[in-house]
Amino acid sequence: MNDSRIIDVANRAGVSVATVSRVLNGSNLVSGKTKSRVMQVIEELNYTPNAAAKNLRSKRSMTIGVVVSDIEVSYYAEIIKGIENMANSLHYNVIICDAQNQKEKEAGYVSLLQNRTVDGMIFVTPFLSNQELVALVEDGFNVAVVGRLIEHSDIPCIHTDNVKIAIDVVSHLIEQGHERIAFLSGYADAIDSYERLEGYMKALRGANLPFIPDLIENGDFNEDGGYQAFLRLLGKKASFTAIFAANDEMALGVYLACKELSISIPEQLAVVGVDNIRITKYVTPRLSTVEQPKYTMGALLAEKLIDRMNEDVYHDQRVFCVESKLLIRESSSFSRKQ
Amino acid sequence: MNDSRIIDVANRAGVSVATVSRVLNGSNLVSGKTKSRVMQVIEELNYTPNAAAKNLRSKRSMTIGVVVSDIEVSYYAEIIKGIENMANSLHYNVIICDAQNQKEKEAGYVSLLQNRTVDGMIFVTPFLSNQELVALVEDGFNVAVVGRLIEHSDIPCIHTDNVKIAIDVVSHLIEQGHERIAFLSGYADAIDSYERLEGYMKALRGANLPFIPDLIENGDFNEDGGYQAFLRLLGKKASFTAIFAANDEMALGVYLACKELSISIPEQLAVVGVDNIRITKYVTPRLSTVEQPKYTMGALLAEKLIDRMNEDVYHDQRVFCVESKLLIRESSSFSRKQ
DNA sequence: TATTTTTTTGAAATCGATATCATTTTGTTT
DNA sequence: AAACAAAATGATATCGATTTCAAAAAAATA
Repeated sequence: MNDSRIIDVANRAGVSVATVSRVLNGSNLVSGKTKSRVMQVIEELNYTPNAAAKNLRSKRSMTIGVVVSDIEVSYYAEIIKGIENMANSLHYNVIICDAQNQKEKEAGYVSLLQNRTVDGMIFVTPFLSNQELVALVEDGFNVAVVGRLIEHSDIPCIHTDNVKIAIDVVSHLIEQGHERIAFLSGYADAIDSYERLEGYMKALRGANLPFIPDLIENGDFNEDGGYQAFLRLLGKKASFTAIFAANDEMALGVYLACKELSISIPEQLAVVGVDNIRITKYVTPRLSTVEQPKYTMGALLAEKLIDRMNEDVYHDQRVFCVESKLLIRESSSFSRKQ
Repeated sequence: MNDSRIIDVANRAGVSVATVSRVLNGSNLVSGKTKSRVMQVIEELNYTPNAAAKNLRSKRSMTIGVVVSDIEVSYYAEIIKGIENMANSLHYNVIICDAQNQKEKEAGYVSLLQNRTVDGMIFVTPFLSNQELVALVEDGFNVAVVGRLIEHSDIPCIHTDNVKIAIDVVSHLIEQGHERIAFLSGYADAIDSYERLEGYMKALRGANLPFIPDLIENGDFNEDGGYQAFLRLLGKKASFTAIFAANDEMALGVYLACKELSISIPEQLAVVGVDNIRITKYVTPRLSTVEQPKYTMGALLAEKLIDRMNEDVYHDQRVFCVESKLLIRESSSFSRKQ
């Protein structure tokens, strides 16, 4: 264990703790001679400063906490890597908290982070409501959010242009000759859901196609939810030849149902998802989807958050919107035009 | 921000900080009356103790650090969930450090954890050598390791019976009528690799089949490494009808190469992997693999580590070996017997 | 009621760092 | 060499909790 303290270093080097502290923190008001002697002693004793003491006194931990709803989802894992690498390069450490899809667990982590005196928090989760986030800010915490836009607040947010995503997907399907396109949405109240719905409707309107409410069904962003929602959609008997799933997981649920019902993709049904999770390249047929710059989103947001933490005044941009890219693969490349 | 301190609570409640501390820590030498008054004030001020101060004084953080080589690998994610839930239920928090497959990054996290005064560390990574782990222990840290066995040490370890895994897989292939079975190993020096090689050889011997050194090739546990190693294997011209990959990622590499070379699985080549990662169920044909009780491994190890941290003397079991289960799916269910 | 025991409480030291302010040392200028 | 400025160092308060030890209050006993 590291049982040497700053005072041990000071004694051994024949200086005061203040001087050692200066050396430790790279102050320039210490002579080169003293500095090298202290550093040598630090080396000899294999001394490392006690973080608790340091945090207590300096009131900062050079750590940011990341709360993620489920690390097992590779989509999130990628974002976290972006956050982590950017934070590290700015000399910050990252603590990852996995809420495991449980709201209570998430709440527990939030209070853990509050107590742990992390200098900032990034939320990559749909559970915490906007109000709760704003409350955290009002409580004095540095908060940032990826994946959604918090209106009427000062919270740095990074999100994708969901309307454009939906327009891209639906336009592509229309181009392939589809006229009745179902939309498998996520949670009805998730911003992703209704923004994509908006894009979906826009694209239909743009192509002079009717909007059929029966072709909309809500899921929960998970595979099983997609499966169930798809079955409900089929139950409605409003026929459709293509389906736009709000994310890849739900699209996988559609795949599963199609397999069981012997519906062939893409001949009988074209499917497009969103997120470009790894599995999409391994399923047959490969799933058309939308690539989001996940890593970049994480990195950019981390940078902005840390910037803000270190400036007293900032007039910087708060909301960031990144571009996504439609990846056309086999699941949607059967043209119905002749 | 939580700016109220213990002394604020004390003043407002008209007691000393010692008393508040007692209430906070559930000491039973405080009267019921005082206790409820203090608790009410805590509530009113929305007070939470400062973790840095607490850690500094009590020299424990009720936190364990988990170093994982790559959170994006769902295999690890599952283990972490096990660790986390067990730790939480024992009132410990978990800090996840993602080494992103970089040894230096891992080293950085190790020193971070050392300073952060986590009470214990769990390593889910192949990078840190046994020596380095032992050094950590000698330095006074509570360390535990998942996925390998550290000999001549007191480190709690949890691992699977790799020999049995290999025997199960190879015996299954032999039963299907295969006589020339290639083994796509991982890093040559990884314990998983040579234990599985041992099982592979044992199974062959048991069936009176010859051991052909040319049928062994090493990869790196990743998809691309599996792809490359498989190509090298093909280059050797020692023919084989089945392949046992040291993990699923490498088996996916084999799938990729087979697709490019129009080798059909399982008719021309049977493939079996290990780990049962999610993708195995989505590829065509579904990949036969070996399920490891990942969640249980994480949970059990966390429990043992925390037990040890809290006991001065322990004569408890140190090494845990969990059972794995072969999952036969389509990639290996084409029988060559007639 | 006086005395002893038990229960509650508080004062103050402590954990190990940082940061302020005073002081000493060194270097410059006249 | 004297006077002053600048650079380097140290003594000490401080962060906010826990913990020890002593003191006070309450309860039990004589």
